[in-house]
Amino acid sequence: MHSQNLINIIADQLPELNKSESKVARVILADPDRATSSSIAALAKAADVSEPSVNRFCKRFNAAGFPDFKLKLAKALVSGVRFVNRNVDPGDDVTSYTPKIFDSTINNLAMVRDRISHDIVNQVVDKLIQAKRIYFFGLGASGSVARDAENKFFRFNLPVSFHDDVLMQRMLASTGGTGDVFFFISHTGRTKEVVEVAEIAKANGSTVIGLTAPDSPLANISSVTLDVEVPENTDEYMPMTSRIVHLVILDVLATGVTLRRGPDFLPHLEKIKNSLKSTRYVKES
Amino acid sequence: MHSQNLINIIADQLPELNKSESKVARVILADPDRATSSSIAALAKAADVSEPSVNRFCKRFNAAGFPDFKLKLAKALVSGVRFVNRNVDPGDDVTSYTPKIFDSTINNLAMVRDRISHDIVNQVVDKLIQAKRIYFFGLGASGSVARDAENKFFRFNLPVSFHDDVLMQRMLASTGGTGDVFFFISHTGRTKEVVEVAEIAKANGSTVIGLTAPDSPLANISSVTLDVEVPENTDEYMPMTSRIVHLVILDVLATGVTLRRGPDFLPHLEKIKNSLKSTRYVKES
DNA sequence: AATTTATGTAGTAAACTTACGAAAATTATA
DNA sequence: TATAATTTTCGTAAGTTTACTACATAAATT
Repeated sequence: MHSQNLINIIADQLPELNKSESKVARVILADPDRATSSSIAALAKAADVSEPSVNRFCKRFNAAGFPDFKLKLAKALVSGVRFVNRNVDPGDDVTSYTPKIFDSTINNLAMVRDRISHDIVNQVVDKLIQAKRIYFFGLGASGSVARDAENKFFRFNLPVSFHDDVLMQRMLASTGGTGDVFFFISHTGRTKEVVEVAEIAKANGSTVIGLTAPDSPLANISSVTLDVEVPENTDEYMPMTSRIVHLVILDVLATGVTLRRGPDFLPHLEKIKNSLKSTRYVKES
Repeated sequence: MHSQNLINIIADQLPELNKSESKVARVILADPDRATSSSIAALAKAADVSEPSVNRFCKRFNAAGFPDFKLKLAKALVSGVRFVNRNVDPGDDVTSYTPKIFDSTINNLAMVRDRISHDIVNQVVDKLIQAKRIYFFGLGASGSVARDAENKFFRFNLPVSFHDDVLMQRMLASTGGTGDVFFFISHTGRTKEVVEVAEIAKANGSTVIGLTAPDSPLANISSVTLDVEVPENTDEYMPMTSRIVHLVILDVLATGVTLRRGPDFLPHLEKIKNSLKSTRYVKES
């Protein structure tokens, strides 16, 4: 609920609008891009309401008038959110499916950016800072996310590992205890194996962090849950974007840890970075 | 190759404008934000020119008229402002570093979305469709990307694998040949090991695809290169976003392959999806 | 001096807003 | 429950601003 995008605000308010205002809202949401370039008359006609109704609609959303509203809408669109019917169709060619996939990813990121709880991010950073050991667990696509997390967090001089093997996960979970952090990454939060392992970890007194869907079994048993609400992937052609959101959240967490460590820690990071220099061909120019 | 920022365009054109047009330009550049919310009359007065001069100015910059110009200007401002100084500062707290990291990721995605060559995407999809075998290779953070790619592409009923082990990569590259596709993922495109392996693959007649920085050694020896220009990661606090861009590009490629396969292929994907159902706790409600 | 280019004036069309009143919905009252 | 009173919602019509076009004049160039 932070710096909300105008489009989201309209979508949220939709049920509280009266008849003609909601007509206007639906027309705008159906094709916001078009709305920015149409006249008040055209929009009124499309929504089957009078021009003043459109004007009142604009003022309701804190715009000076219709032109001001269009301006704000245009700005909102730039920041990435292009909601409408951006699903890939069977007939699409490169020029259409490529931006659609980028846009849908961007949308989801923008949505999570505006909804993520800063308080919980802080809590998780706390836990990670205090951890004696950190395990990142994930299966399937989330396995790659866990692997990436390991690659980020080993820089903090902590014993970190990732595992995408259920048996390994199970064994490690049962050997863990106080001070250990088990970080579970799961799109659905309903994979039985994952939930079972999390239960084992919790039963042994470890801290369980879930990066997963809200209200899922995994979320419910986690000590702290980073909720990620990404629309279900019903369309066959659309790729799963939750992985990407997960990665960015892990970036946020890593940044949080770095900042907590303070500037004294920077030389260490620098050292790791420089260690790779000799493996690379130097860049001319 | 895509549209540069409108403000920059105006600034560039400034010397080539005639007297009144340049007056208009200067007023706009002096306070573009104000320009977006003023009428043509106000702007004309501020620039000490006639209204039609302002109108002509707008048309010169490929706008339909003054309102359209204001819209474009407003958009340019948004995307511009977001780019500036969104780096994480040592003093930042959660509420500031979290959106910054999301924004920087979103910006990079938007940039690549607008610049990626659809032609090359198509070429790569061609190669992948025709491949007898596909290998995704990456090291470090790119290893996770390669792993994710495997997880996506195995669905196409092709022999796919990923490797993050240099020796395995080297051996596989030397055993490959015509019909095999070696897909290299690398942020810098300058890691010696990676380039060497790519050279081996190429020498054996395999197709080499590079998802990497333009003009890098890897890009230069690849049969086809998907250029990804993501600003160098100079800031210690900022995470590397190229991974994410790479992942999304792989999503695009996977979608391209799916679409080429045609609707007959959908049941196969559906089957894979359903195969996981029994591993999950069912969702109530 | 002739021609081209640049700029402004004036009129017009379009777009937007406001004021007001009718209709609809809601609440109160009999 | 029906009816009246009140509030809210909405559209008509008029007024106002805004933007555009056609034309004319001025400036610059040839």
